[in-house]
Amino acid sequence: MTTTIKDVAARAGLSVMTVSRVLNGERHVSDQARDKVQEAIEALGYRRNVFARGLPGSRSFLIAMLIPEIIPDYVAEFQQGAVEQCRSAGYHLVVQPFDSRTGMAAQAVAAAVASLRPDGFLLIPPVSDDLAVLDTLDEAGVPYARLAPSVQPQRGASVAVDEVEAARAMTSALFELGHRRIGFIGGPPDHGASAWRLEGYRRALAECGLAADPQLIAPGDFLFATGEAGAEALLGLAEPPTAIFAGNDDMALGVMATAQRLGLSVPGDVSVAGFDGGEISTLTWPQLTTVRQPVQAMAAAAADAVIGMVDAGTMQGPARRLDFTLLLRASTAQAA
Amino acid sequence: MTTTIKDVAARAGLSVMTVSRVLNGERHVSDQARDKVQEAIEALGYRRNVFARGLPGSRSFLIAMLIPEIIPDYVAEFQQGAVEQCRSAGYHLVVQPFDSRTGMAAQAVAAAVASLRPDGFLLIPPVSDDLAVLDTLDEAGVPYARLAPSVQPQRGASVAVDEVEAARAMTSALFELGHRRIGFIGGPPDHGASAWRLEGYRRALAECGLAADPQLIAPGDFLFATGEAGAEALLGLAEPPTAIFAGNDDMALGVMATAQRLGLSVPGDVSVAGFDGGEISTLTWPQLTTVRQPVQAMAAAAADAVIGMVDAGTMQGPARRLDFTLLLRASTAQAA
DNA sequence: TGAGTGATTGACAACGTTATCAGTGAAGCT
DNA sequence: AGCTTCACTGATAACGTTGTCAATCACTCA
Repeated sequence: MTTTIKDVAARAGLSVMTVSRVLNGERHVSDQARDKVQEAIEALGYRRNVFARGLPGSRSFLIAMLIPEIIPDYVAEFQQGAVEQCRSAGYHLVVQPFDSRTGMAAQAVAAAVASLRPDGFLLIPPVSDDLAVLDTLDEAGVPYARLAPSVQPQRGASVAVDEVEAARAMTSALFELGHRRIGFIGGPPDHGASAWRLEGYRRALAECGLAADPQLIAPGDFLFATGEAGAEALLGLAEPPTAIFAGNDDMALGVMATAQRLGLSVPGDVSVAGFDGGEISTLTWPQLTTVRQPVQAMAAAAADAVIGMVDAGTMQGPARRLDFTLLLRASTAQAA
Repeated sequence: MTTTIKDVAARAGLSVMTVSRVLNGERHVSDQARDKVQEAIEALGYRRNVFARGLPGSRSFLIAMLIPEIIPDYVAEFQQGAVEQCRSAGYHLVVQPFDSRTGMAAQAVAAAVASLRPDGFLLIPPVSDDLAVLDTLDEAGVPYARLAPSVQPQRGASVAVDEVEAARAMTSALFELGHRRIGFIGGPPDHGASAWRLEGYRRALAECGLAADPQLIAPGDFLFATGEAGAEALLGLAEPPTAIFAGNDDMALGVMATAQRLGLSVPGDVSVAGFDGGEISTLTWPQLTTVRQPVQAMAAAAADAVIGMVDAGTMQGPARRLDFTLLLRASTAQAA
C-alpha cells in the first residue's frame, strides 16, 4: 500500500487539491495549510507518483538523452552533469539507446517522444547536428538543448565552448614552445568539432607566420587507432613534426603510444597535445597536455536551459558559451 | 493531439480493450481483429503512453539504476549493456544519481521507488553489497539484480565472474612467465572484489610454492593515484618485485606511469597486469595485460534476470556466473 | 434439443494526479 | 449598506491505459 495524496490530505484535514497546490508551490495557500501538509508529508513519507503526475498531459518530468552504442568518456561525464541537474530540479533522466551506425536517430527520438513524452531532450554530437532529429522534436513540441551544435546553431538551446579559439590557443602555445613544424590529426566529417579544431589550428599557423603544409595534416576519426595511424604517417615524414596536436584525447593517446613504440620520447623527441580534457588524459605518463572542456558544467547548463524552456513553454533557448582551459602538462615541452 | 488507444480502436472498429489485448500479445483475440488493430496502429503511428500504462499499478516498464557521482569506465559499459537489453524487452532505463560519499544509498533508492515505481533495480558495487538498500527493495517488493555481490549473495539475482579464480589464474600466468617476486596492489575494503582478488593472488602463490611476503602487498582504492603510490612503495623495496598485479586497470595504469617515470621499462624491467579489461586497457603503450570481465554481457544478464523476476512476480532470481578472459598483452613479459 | 464449454469481445471502474470551475469568506471601495 | 475584488478552498472531471466482469457466439456432448 503506497501512500497517496489522499492519505496526506486526510491526515492534514484538507482536500487533495490543497495538498497538490502545496506540492507544486503554488500561491493561494495559507501558511497554516502549508505547514499541516508539510507535516503530513513528512510523517507519511509521501512521494509524488511520476506517472499520475504526467498523465493529465501537462508534464512528465522526464528528460531524455540519446546515447550511442559505445559511450565515450565525455558522454559519461555529460550524463553525470545532466542527471545531477535534473535531480535537483525534480526531473528524472531517461537514457535512450540508439544505433549510431544506422543513422536512424530521428526514429529513435520519435519513438522515445511518443512512448515516454519527455519534457525535454538533451542532444550530444553528432546527433546534436542531425536536422531530422531537430525537425522531429520541433514538430512534437519537445524543447531540446544541443551540445556543440555546428549547423543551424540558433535552433533550440545550445552549450558550447569556443573550439576554434581553443584550438588556436593550443597551437599557438606549441608555437611559443618553439615548435615550427606542428602536425595535426583531424576528426570525422560529421562532427562539427572536426572543422572547428582544424580551423583553429590553421588560424594559429597563419598568425604565427607558419606555412600550412598539407603533409602535416592527417585524417582521423577521434579513435585511438587513427591516432596511431596518423602519428605513424606524420612521424614517418622526411621532415617530421616536432609537435603533434591531435583532434581529441583518444587520438593523442594513440600518438603517444606510437611514438613510444617507435622509440621516440614524449616530450623529448615529439610533443603531443590533445583536446577534451577528460579523466583519461590524466591516466598516462607523461600526463597529456590538452584543452579541457567543462563537460559536466556544460551538461548542467544544457539541462538547466531545457528545463527553463519547459517552464517558459518555448522552443527557443539560450546559447551559452563556457570557458575552456588550456592544460599544459608534461606531454609537451620546449622544442629541441 | 497525440493518438491514443481510442483512436486506434475507432479506426479498427473494435473496442479499446481489444486493442489493449493485441498490444499486450494476449490470447483470446481473433486473427482478424489482430490484423485490423495492427493496420490501424501502423496507419496512425500509435505508441503506448508509458504513464497511463504504469498508472493502474501493474507495471511501470521502468528499470532504475543508481549511479555514483563519478562514473568509472565499467559503469558506463554496464549501463550500455543494460539499456540495450531493457530496450529490446520494452523497458526504459532511468538513471538515478546518488552521492556515494554520504552512504545514503538506501534513501536514494527509497525515493526512486516511491516516485518512479520502477519494476526493477540494477545494483552495481559497492551498492550491490549495501544491505540497507536490499532491505528497502525487499520491503517495497521491487526485484533487483546485483553485480558481483559479496555479502548475502543469495538475495535477489546476481551476475558475477569468478574473481578469485581469475586473480589466481593471472598470478599463476605471471609465475609461469618466470616471475618469482610478484607484487599486488589491493582495493578498497567496501568492495568485495578487493578481497576476492587478493584471495586469488594468495591462492596462486601458495599453489606455486611461493612465500607470501607481506611487503609485496600494497594497499589501494582502485584509483590511478593509489596505483602510483603502490608502485612507488613496491619498486622502492630492497628486493623489488619483477611483476606487479594491480587490483584493477586504473591502478595498473598508475603502476605503468610510475615505472616509466622512474626510468624503468615495462615490461623489460617490470611486468604489469591489471583487472577489468575496459577500453582504457587498450589505450596505452604497451597495451595492458588484464583480466577481462564481460561487463556488457553481465549487464544484459542482470537486466534480463530482473525482467524475468518482474514477469514471474518473484524476488528471487538466478545467480549467473559468466566467464572471464585472461588477456596477456604487451605489458607483461618473461622475467629477466 | 438443451446444457455446458470455451473463445472472443466490450462496458465500466480504477489508478494518482492536476485542471477547471465554483464556491466561501474577508477586506476594500463607493 | 451594497458592491467588487481577492485569497483561499474543495468538488468534479479529466488524462490513457489495464483489470474485472459480464455478454455473446459457436461449438461439443449427452
